[in-house]
Amino acid sequence: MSQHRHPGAPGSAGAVPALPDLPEATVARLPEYLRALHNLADGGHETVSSEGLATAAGVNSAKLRKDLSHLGSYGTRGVGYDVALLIEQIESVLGLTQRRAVALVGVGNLGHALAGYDGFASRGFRIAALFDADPARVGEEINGLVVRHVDELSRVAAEESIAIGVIATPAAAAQPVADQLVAVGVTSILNFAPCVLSVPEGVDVRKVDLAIELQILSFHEHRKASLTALPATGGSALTALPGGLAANDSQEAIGT
Amino acid sequence: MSQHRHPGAPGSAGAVPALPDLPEATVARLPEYLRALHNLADGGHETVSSEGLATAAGVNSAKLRKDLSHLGSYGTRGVGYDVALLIEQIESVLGLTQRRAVALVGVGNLGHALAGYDGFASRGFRIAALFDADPARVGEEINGLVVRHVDELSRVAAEESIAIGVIATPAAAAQPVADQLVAVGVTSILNFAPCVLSVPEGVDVRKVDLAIELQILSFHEHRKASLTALPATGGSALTALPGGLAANDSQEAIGT
DNA sequence: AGGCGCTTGTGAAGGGGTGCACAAATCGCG
DNA sequence: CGCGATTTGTGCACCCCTTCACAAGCGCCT
Ligand SMILES: NC(=O)c1ccc[n+]([C@@H]2O[C@H](COP(=O)([O-])OP(=O)(O)OC[C@H]3O[C@@H](n4cnc5c(N)ncnc54)[C@H](O)[C@@H]3O)[C@@H](O)[C@H]2O)c1
Ligand SMILES: NC(=O)c1ccc[n+]([C@@H]2O[C@H](COP(=O)([O-])OP(=O)(O)OC[C@H]3O[C@@H](n4cnc5c(N)ncnc54)[C@H](O)[C@@H]3O)[C@@H](O)[C@H]2O)c1
Repeated sequence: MSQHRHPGAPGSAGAVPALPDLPEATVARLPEYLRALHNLADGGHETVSSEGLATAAGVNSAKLRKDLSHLGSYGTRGVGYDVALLIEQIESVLGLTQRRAVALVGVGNLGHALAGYDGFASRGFRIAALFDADPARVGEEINGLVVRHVDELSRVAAEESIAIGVIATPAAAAQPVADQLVAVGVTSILNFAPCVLSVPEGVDVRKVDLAIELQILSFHEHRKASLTALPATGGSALTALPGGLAANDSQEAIGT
Repeated sequence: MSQHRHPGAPGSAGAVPALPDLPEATVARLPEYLRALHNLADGGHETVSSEGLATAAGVNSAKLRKDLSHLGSYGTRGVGYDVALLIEQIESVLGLTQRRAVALVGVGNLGHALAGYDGFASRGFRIAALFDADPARVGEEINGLVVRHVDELSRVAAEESIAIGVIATPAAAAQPVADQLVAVGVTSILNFAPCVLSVPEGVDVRKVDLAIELQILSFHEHRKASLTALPATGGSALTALPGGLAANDSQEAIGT
């Protein structure tokens, strides 16, 4: 299906690293599967069916099977997937076999919470350094890490081989900080500031904007209110659906 | 996302605001446009071209025009869009003309940061109440709001007409909290806990999971590293045997 | 050994989103 | 008053994703 790769040389050749080249949508779901799998493993399950895992991850089972098939997963027909093996596979694909070092820039209100978040550590990452521009903040110790001045970013980034930068500064400072991160070789950035970052090609940016999430919810809230206020013209008023409490579809994450 | 609703009204008839029934992808971008527009307005701009606004919002200009056309927006050919008018339109569509009340449940590490976040207030929302289950936390005052016990949720929700619930509790508590929110009539939930919530139809859930964002970045980081490490088909015939050294992490070889 | 039930993996259909390219509309200016 | 420059709005083709439905594969039981 997904053979877009131009083969460099026809004939035999082969032997290309053959990275799976997964669809973005699949990549975005793999972490969710991984979390569900860890839960299952903790619960003592050794295998799980696509149906079971799909439910735990909040997705459609066909979608899950297709996602897993993309990474050449090893399931057993009639049985399901080996939980431990699948965890290993997904972690490998996501590049979580190595514990990547994360630098957090902006240790303010939000930055403090992030610095103390154990979800970082428990899911494959290591907060390697904290930075802030405020001299009053520099030197402060959080969770065993000392806040350093951003001017030290270059030196520390090299020492710690920072792989991912997290920006938790005010919006006005986000672009300069991003530039500094890029300058020291960071090619992945998670941005909490409500602004668009401009980065060179090859650098990935993901954004988390709380206000946007709320505004999207607001839209649906608004729409729901309008619909109930003005009942749907046609016949079917509130069509009582069977199974009133069915779990809804997957809850969307953020991102593109 | 939840299911579609009945299509728009058949005959015209009603002089209703004509609910646009926007594509989800468009809805997700409108807040970004809104933010960019506010920046432009603060900068003194009165009009803006689709190209200019698209750049500010980090999207393609054709996409932006199509998005705006969906909400029947009023642009002027040869000129552009009236910034103030467009702000008004988008805010109206998103239901931001009223300041929605938000309840935050779980005032821990992250909850504290959220409670103090002014991006809430400045973008159309009002934190109306804080809740926690820990008696030690109840009574604490944050930003002029007193933390209450979750048992009071029912009463307070009615008083403040809570529209949106934000969950910032540990994952184990998220589902019960969601159930409580739904029970008191909340139909929009923003979930920061890393778990899937099951809610009745008609309730919208959006999820923010920091670890997932990092893991997605990790994937791309991993892929980029593999690509640069093994440049595309060097030309010389060193890699002869397929799968010669597949012992390492890369589990390629997805069979067709 | 063979049949049976269960589950995976996937072909194919359908829907939605994206971006190009262009006609239509508007303004400013000669 | 008309013309050209500019910019919107959108038809269309393409691509990705989702979902259904089912054949193939696997283990188990008889
Ligand atoms: N607080 C939240 O819950 C929340 C939620 C979502 C998004 N955000 C966004 O996250 C960002 C941070 O929010 P906050 O509430 O922590 O703000 P804050 O003001 O409390 O913290 C910002 C920190 O960044 C530091 N800083 C400023 N310029 C810097 C620079 N050039 N280099 C390094 N550090 C610099 C400041 O010294 C400060 O410590 C903002 O953009 C905000 O909009 C916050
Ligand atoms: N801290 C972060 O930066 C961060 C980032 C992303 C996601 N998260 C997630 O957000 C959630 C909260 O993280 P945290 O670091 O603030 O944890 P925390 O332990 O500091 O805070 C959790 C709070 O929830 C309260 N709580 C527990 N059960 C409750 C219940 N049933 N009803 C009401 N309140 C209850 C606790 O008393 C506590 O105050 C977690 O699920 C975490 O995984 C945190």
